[in-house]
Amino acid sequence: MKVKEIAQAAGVNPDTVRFYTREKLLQPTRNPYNNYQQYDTEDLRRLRFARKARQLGFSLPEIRQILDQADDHHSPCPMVRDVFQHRLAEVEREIRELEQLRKRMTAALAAWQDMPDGTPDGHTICRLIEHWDDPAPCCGANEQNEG
Amino acid sequence: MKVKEIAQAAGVNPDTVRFYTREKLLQPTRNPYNNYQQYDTEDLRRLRFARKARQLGFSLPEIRQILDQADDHHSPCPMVRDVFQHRLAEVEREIRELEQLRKRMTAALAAWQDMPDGTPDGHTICRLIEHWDDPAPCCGANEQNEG
DNA sequence: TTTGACCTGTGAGTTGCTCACAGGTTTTAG
DNA sequence: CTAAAACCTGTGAGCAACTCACAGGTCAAA
Repeated sequence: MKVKEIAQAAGVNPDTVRFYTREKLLQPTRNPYNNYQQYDTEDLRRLRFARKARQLGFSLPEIRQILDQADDHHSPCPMVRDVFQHRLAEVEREIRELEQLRKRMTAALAAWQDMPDGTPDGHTICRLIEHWDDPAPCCGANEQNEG
Repeated sequence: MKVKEIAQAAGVNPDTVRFYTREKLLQPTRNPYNNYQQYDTEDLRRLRFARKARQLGFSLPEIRQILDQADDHHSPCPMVRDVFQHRLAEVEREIRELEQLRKRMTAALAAWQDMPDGTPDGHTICRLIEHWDDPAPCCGANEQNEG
């Protein structure tokens, strides 16, 4: 398969295929006659795997690690499970934060509903946002330049 | 106020202050004696506003727009409300997607629970992920290189 | 044979910071 | 007074995961 073909087969942008190849997630051979990249069905599997894993929130380095382990005939199970659990926790945190956010936003929107558009003293919304109280970072972390 | 001072007052990294200054979100004056940036309380207000707006998901260009409108004594209300509503819809979409994701992940994790770690035939997790069915993109969009 | 679609690699743009660097200034300690 | 530390300045690069642009090579159909 050539770039465009494998890209279509996996439903991704050809540039993504090239990118993954650069990043060593895919290791196609070369057509010696024209120097084109040659992908096989194993590459297609890897590509599809990579895309699904991305949808699950795995990073490219993580995916490469999993793929490499599988190549070495090690079962990537424990590692994947680990990463997976981490990722699940993250997803749940994100959900909680977004829920908070949604609550605040709908509340604000409701407050604005009662106001005319071109309030004479202007700045009304700005004040609303200004006096938005902080989302109270759950662990005290992440405030200031903690990094 | 100097960079570090306003940064501390707003609880952000001094580099963020410099960055916002570069991006014209803040427009400090200069101390003619040493060429240092001089921020006043209005800048602090703007900085705090910007941070809160960021927490709400506004982009820097959006924030700059709001701030500039307020500077021109236009009420940014209608625009903000618009952006805000957009953002709220986005947040809600993100929540829905993450909820989906969470459901899938917990299901997968439960399935894995029943499996030993070093399954002899390896690749088990990979297969699990490989056969993960697509999250069925709600509008048919965003699949392939829809640019 | 010409056109047009594909291929190649590389470099840059995206977002919102954060860090690094090199050099100037101010403060503090001795 | 001087030396060192801590700050300031602007600019350029790095992060993640692509995406796009560019210049030149290759190939299939008309």
